[in-house]
Amino acid sequence: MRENRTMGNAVVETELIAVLVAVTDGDPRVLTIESGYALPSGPLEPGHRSLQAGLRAWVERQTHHPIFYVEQLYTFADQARAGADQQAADPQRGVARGISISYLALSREAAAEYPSTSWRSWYHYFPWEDLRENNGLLAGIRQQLIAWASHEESRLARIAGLFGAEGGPWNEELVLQRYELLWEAGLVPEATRYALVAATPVPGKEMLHDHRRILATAIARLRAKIKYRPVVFELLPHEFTLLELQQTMEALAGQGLHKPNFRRFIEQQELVEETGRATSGQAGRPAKLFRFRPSVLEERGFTGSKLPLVR
Amino acid sequence: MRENRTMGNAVVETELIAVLVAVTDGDPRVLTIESGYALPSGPLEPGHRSLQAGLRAWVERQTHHPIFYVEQLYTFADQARAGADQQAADPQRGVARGISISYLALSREAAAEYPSTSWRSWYHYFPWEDLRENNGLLAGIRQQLIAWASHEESRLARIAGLFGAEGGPWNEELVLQRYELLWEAGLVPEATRYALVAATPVPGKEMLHDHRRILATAIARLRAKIKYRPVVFELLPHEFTLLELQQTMEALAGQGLHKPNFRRFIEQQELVEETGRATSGQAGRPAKLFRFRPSVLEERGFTGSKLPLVR
DNA sequence: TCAAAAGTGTTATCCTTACACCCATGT
DNA sequence: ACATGGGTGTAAGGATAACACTTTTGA
Repeated sequence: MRENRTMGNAVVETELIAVLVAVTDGDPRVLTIESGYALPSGPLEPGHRSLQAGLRAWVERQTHHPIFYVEQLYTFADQARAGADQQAADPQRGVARGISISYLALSREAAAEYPSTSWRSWYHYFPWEDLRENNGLLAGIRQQLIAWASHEESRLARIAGLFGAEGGPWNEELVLQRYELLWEAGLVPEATRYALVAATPVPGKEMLHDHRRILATAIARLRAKIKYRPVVFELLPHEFTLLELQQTMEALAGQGLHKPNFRRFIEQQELVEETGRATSGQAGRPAKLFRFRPSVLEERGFTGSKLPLVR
Repeated sequence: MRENRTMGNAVVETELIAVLVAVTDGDPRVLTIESGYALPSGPLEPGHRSLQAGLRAWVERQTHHPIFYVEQLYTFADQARAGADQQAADPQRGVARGISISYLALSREAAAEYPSTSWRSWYHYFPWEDLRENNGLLAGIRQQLIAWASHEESRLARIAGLFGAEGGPWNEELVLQRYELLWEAGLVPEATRYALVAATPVPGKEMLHDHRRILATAIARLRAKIKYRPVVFELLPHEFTLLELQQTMEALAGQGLHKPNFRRFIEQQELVEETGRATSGQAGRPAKLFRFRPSVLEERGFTGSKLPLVR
């Protein structure tokens, strides 16, 4: 393997692409360029000591505030992006011409913005992922999908599994799978080059190339991660109320949470501690302020073992 | 961001690197080259339609049997590999000269091997990760680490959290963190270029460059994944007994599992079904043979919700 | 006084864990 | 007979989910 390294290697450009997330007013937002049409991306430049350092460097240059958390999402070959396995193989297209390495970064919304950049709610791109208030959106999408399925059993099973029944179970982590199903059904405009796009695509803002797909990957990753790692706190101010914490989680999950049980959930994890202070001035009873206990990062491995070990 | 794309882009080589895992006789093995010193890696070549297709292509060319499961692990810049954040910044080294994209692949051990390649137990590289039989290995490592810590509280806390106390809790997923701690403590030979290596490194076979680090990443990922996705079955024959399933899981987790509870664990997940047949000829009562229920792949999203939803 | 939000209690149910025990086969 | 592995029962303890309810503030 290593022996034939010199045989026709691909020498390609490398691009770093960021999904920078903040939650403001119960809205999960991503930093975009080109009026919300694209995710910010920058090339790997000379002087970057590592990939992550390169990403941090130009995100901070751009937003003028530090990002607290960065995590690699996925690496694509340019050509393979956006549903490569579905498209017909075209041997003439040859090797990939570029590599894109995508990242999830967490921060808080910056006050100052460059004219070309803006924060957008991620539910502008994936309105069906927000179940917090029920409009008839999902019912309509289900209808369109069922029409596309045209009684094929396997398609109907996937629709049921991903988009649930009327009041049935909903797995909020399957963001990418749902997007891909809509793509396959020709219900998103991006599918235009490879599939027949329906006359009336599903609501939701289109993005450049596969940027919406990358965003879906980021949402899915974050929705999964908040359950077993204390990453929400990267999105919150130093002090916060339990309701603010809950609303941030709800914003990410796209679902309402049960308040009393949510508080016990947080309490039981021992992730936060009271600061001794409380809010005042707003409607209702003042809320105690909490802070994240940073010590938990060293204390525990944060993994529910789940396997029935011996002794 | 996109505007300055043309300014000094890095044009680099791209290498695909594979951790190909099989479990044989209760031993988790990885495919290696150069007498176990390196992981197989190949360049991204013209004609590869996607990164994953490229990886599959040359792994199958090499091993002559199909790989059933592939998953991307992580992408590194060559320069940033093996503890980049610890090493002193050297601005003269400039841009990364190569990108390595690592993958985890699951298969079963092939009968025929090329002379240069061999399957090795991953516990040759990480003997401290196998808790199935207790030799005094861990106690010795703890001693060496504590000596290195020289009463620094933060170091002692990390040691306790990662390597546990004598009979204390052990999180089998923290493979990478444990390796990195040993690296930082100079107890692995690979650290030689950046840190003082102790006179007596810890047991465990060294590898080329950061290959052992990539292997640690793969083990950690697999240990985490078997708990919530049905990937073990990629490592088993079509039909298997529950003990074989258990022993495969134990091999991966590096820990013994409680038999009666393990069976209920499997049963409760409804992942397998009886084939109606049974083993015979070996010691003890014949065991029923089971097969994986492939339908579960579409049925469920496989994510324990964990969040206290409303309604 | 009322609305709004904070916060507590209680129960049924399920899952996890640990322990004990019986079953079927080969030697 | 007994060793070996297969397989079942059950009870304690903890986590979850759904319910109702009290408390404290601003308007």
